[in-house]
Amino acid sequence: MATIKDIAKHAGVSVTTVSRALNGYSDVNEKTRDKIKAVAKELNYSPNLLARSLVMKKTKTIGLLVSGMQIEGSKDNFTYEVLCGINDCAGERGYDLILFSTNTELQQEKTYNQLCQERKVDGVILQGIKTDDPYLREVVESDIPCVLVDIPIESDSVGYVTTDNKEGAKKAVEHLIGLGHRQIGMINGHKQAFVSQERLEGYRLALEEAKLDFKEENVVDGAFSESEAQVQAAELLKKNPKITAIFCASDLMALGTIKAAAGMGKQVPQALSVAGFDDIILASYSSPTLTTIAQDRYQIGYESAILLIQILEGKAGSRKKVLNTNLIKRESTAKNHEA
Amino acid sequence: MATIKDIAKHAGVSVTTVSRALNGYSDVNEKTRDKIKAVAKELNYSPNLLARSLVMKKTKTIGLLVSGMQIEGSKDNFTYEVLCGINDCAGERGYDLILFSTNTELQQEKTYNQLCQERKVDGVILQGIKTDDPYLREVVESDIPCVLVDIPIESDSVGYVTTDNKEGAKKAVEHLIGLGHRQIGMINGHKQAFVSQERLEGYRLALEEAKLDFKEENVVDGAFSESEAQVQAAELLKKNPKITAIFCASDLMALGTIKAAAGMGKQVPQALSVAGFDDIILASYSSPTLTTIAQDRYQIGYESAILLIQILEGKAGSRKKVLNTNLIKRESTAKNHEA
DNA sequence: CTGAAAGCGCTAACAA
DNA sequence: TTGTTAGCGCTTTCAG
Repeated sequence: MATIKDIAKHAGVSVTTVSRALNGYSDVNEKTRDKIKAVAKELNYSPNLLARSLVMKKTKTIGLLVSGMQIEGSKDNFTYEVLCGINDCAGERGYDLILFSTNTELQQEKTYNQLCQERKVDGVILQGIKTDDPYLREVVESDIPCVLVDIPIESDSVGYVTTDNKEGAKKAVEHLIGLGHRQIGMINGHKQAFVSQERLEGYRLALEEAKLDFKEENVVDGAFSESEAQVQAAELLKKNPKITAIFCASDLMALGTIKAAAGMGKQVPQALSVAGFDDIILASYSSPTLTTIAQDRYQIGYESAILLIQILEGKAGSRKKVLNTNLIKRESTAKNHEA
Repeated sequence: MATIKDIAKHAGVSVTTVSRALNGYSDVNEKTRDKIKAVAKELNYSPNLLARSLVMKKTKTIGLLVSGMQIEGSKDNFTYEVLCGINDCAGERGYDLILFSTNTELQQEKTYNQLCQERKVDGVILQGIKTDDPYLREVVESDIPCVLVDIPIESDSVGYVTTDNKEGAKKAVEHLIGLGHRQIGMINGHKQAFVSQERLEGYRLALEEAKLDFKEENVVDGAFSESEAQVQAAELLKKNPKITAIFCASDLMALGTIKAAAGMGKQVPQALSVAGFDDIILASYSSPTLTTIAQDRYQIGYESAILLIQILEGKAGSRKKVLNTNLIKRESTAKNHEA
């Protein structure tokens, strides 16, 4: 609890000098600096960042606005892994993270701007937010530096990081086509997710390039949920029994789809090939293991933090970063024997 | 960016009045209060929490010191789920969370006290820390309110939340004994974990009560790691082929143990029963699915936050909270056919 | 190279 | 019921 005032007194100098000495200014006599440092250590001094921030108008903190910070996230771990990436990067660069959770009612009452202004965060990383979330408008209108995960908005103070979802989806579907599948269904997430639009586009593109018909009715939404996907997949397979392969916009939904297939007596991959997206942990432990499009969630977080800090420090080139995907072939996809 | 000064000017009152009006003090004329509130809204005012904290000496923030905030944690999700619990509780009670990460080199240089004092957190929750971690001594010596996850330390300002690990382990081993197993091995975590000591004790107790011999050589450490457990389990099974069941101090290690068994041509559960601890997501997706002791990690987090806030607000009764476990029977354990 | 003084935005005695 | 004043711990002109 020692303050620079205490140090000043003990060292027989003024607070100004203490401040300068401790902050490494050059215009301080080395002897006085040593003396001051010694006293500081002796008094077990640590600077009061609140006071400093108040005058400097910089807090060296990044706000984290996570919309999906719920226990359900435990299954795909998206939130956690992104958080790890952000945390590592921020730590390396001397920023601390402050967590805002938007899901509690209390905080629903506060606007995005209020949240940020009150805590005086230097910038914000937003994750798990839907395209129709009211916060999103605020982000655009406000001039608080912000990086969005998986939502493509760019401005002077706003950037984003995402995966190449279109390309990833395309790869997955091309893989299925390569296996001889011609009737390929898709379980998508939901309309409010940008990534869903992209993955749908990739699906469509792959079909198109292979001269296969894109059929509206072969695509259904599974809300990124295992159980909902199970329901939707069952229905889809019933309506269109010719489908021999399904591309799911998430691994969790792929798992649900496999369950649906099992429920109808269809073996995966013998009777139905299923490809997922994400490469979550479960993908390599489930049976069958999941063929999927891997996206590096940790990297998404890490790059988000890099980008935000660049914006904060005025040295950001591009305000967008798109990461690559990887096709991981496992057991859930196989040659189409009906072909 | 409006301040109370601005409001004061616009409303034709003093800053004191503004402060009191906005903070709901009773000694303010309702008319002036309304006027002030109107002006505040008009100017889009939000209070500067830094300034407030500086004078109030309360920040309404909880520091989170997590030692295992790495991507590896993704497999068991312990960290994430605890975090969710803390986050929810803190949010409900108007506290924000600030994340300190101890794993980066930069921050290694700072002591626990420095970290906390600089950011002026009201209290701290510590998780994933080992019993021989230097931070732990600091916690005890410092008088910053703190709640530890899974480390039993109590003092005026320190409390802890944990699972009844002894009882949990005992239940698991009793289950194995009930299935007719007599030679039961254990893969423990490591010596620096309090939970490991407790789980060992539970294992020992169960054997004792069943009048079975506790043999030192039947217990090995698997470092809470799947691969290390695999190695250790293989060795254990080789050294003592009479073992028909193994209790693992974590599900991840149980998974490793099952792999080890498979590598030796032993089927689980036919030739070897394996029980885990935690009930992670994987436990219900792996094949075979895992019999395990469930502990509620979200609840651990939630209770930690409750306890800390109670301590902060001076209304904590007990400074410890021990949660119950649940035996979940699945496929990895079965009757001992050699009996 | 060093110090005095002002001020960041807020709260809190103390008077009026 | 309201205003005056001081001060939280720090940085930063501006003088010396």
